Amino acid sequence: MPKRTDLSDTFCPVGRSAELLGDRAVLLILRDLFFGRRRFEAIAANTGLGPQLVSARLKLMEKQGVVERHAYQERPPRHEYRLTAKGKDLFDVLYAMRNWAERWAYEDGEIGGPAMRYVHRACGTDVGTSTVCPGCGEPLRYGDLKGEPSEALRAEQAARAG
Amino acid sequence: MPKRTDLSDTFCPVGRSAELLGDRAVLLILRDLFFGRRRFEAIAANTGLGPQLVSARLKLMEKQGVVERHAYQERPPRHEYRLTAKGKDLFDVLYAMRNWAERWAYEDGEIGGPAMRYVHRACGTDVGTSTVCPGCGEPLRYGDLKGEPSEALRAEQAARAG
DNA sequence: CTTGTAACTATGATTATCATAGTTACTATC
DNA sequence: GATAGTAACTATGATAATCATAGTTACAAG
Repeated sequence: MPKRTDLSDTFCPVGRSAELLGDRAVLLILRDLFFGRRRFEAIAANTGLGPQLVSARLKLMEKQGVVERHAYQERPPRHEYRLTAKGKDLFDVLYAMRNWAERWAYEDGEIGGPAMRYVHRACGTDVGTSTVCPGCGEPLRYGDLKGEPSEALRAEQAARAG
Repeated sequence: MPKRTDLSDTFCPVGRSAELLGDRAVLLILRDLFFGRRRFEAIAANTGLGPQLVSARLKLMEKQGVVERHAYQERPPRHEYRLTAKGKDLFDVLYAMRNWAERWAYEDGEIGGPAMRYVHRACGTDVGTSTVCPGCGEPLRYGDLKGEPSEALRAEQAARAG
């Protein structure tokens, strides 16, 4: 593409978010980070993105302050990527995307239930696709939920990791 | 780009959303639609996107069922684009993006307050960057909020429209 | 009959993306 | 100590998406 118009200086908050989030690769990498995948190769394998793209996006995300690169061993040098507080705060966006897809992006009976089930840790309620726990009424935040992938999703991820 | 891997058949809900939402142009067009901009030229002008991009994305969004093209007059033929129920249900995603940006994407004192203030219509409370009304505790949905752009944002939009 | 407007489509240059292969810096095994 | 293996990348070339600019269609108004 030609240099697309830079949105990082617009006063519109959606525009500023779109500068980072309006990118498939960034969203997929964020998803994996939220799922606890922290290593470069694991992210590349699960997302299906090429290593240069993963590399470029992780650098961008590091520059934006949503991830930080952390050496977890010295010899040989190995790194992992962790979400910062700014990164973890993107949970609402990813969770809203998940909720929308669960409601609209599957054919009836395609899986026979949600692709991913989430349970509120605090009270044990299945939260469905709510932003507020239907059991106890608490707003849902990062770390509050325990996810259980459907059989279909689990099989797909296993195939990619192989 | 070469044909990027299609995510519409993945079982991961974030992946399916990312197929549509992982695109700057789509996000900007959605933002404008949520703000009530329904005409092609108005969207193109405000987003700063070229007409071919706006055209291509609106066609895609129509195909995905998030907008519908509606003739508002016959002679001369004029159309507008409206969010469908599936499209309106993306409100949570856009609102989460806005909240994140308000918290993280501005320098201290860059505007001197939020770029966009939202008030809960039902109770009149300024919702800040919450997903649940801090006044009455209700979850916030599409149509529940009344937005007031900051002076900076209003000036920027006026400049683009001119 | 020229100007204006809405809603686009066409063209060409630029640049991001993907697939594939290669690199670096080690450890482990034979 | 030479070969194989692994993590985390970088390099290269083909392809395709994007932007800027200009042009088109269908009509109304002056």
